[in-house]
Amino acid sequence: MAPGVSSVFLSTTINGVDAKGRVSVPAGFRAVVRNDPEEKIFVWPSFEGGYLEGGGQALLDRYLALMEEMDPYDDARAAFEQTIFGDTRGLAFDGTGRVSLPRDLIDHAGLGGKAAFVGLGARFEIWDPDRLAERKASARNFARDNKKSLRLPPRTGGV
Amino acid sequence: MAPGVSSVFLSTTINGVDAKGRVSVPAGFRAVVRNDPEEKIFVWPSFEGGYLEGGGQALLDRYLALMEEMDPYDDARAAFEQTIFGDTRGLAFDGTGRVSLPRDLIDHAGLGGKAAFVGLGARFEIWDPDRLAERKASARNFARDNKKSLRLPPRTGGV
DNA sequence: TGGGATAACATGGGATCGGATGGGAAACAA
DNA sequence: TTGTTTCCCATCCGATCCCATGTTATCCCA
Repeated sequence: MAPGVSSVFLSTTINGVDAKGRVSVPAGFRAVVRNDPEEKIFVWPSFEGGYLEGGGQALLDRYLALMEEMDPYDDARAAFEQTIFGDTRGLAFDGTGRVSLPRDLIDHAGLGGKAAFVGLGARFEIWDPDRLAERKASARNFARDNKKSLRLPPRTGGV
Repeated sequence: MAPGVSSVFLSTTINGVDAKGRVSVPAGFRAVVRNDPEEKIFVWPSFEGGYLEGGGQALLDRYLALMEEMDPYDDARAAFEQTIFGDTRGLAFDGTGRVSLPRDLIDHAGLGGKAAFVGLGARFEIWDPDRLAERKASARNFARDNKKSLRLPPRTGGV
């Protein structure tokens, strides 16, 4: 496979979360981590809001490398380690490509029956569909209010 | 070793400490040290606060190498050696994956019935759940206020 | 180009396995 | 002995595995 063709998380998919907390990971997302040493995704609660962040082994390694570069007794390092690694779960797929989300992650994201997987390249986010719609709306407004600074070409339908 | 191939401690797990001082080490943590020459974890009281720090053979080796690099007559070296290695215990698992924590370690961490194992990549910490909650809150705030210093390239190398 | 066959994906429920925990017996130290 | 630690067994509960079903996308051929 050509490098970079399906090696990134793309597009948004909404799947159901059942009573056991199980949710199908979009097939395209599974393909991204298919050849990882451990075929699983790593997920943690965002410290910026009520949603989850995740990625594959590659993303985790990048965070680990980032931490190694910081001073061992830097307060920032300790805070990030605690906040990110301390709450990160490695989730393996069952035979049909599902993972089961721990209850605390479901609660943090406010997931009620549905989960939206949002591909963002090297990583992805998991949202409650309603919350995602809100964020999208405000992001759109922000973009409109700031389009001059964003240098958007006129008349594109875009994103 | 490649950075972070499964061999990292992740996420937070709270297990019970019984009257004998026994506590189940989270299965995921046991898996990390499964192939160590000695299948045990090494734990010592943190000199930064009322909690414990620990890791596997790999972590211990790294600290040893670090010490070797320091000047033999450096006061700091002596202090670190004394503080870390002097109080480090190697704890072996019983048949069901438990270790029994010595009384002085329990006291240092203020453990009362419960112990929170916090995975931080190459190492882990053991906290009393109440103390952990306090620190987690402040770490989270710190992380949010300083996220800019966590330089995260938004994309993978290739693409 | 329409339509049926086929495969891939998503989902639901029951069975099974492994991890966490409690208690007691045996080995050990003081 | 007496108190302490280690080992072993029994149980509980949640996570994982497996099989069955529904649904959608894709392919192939008339």
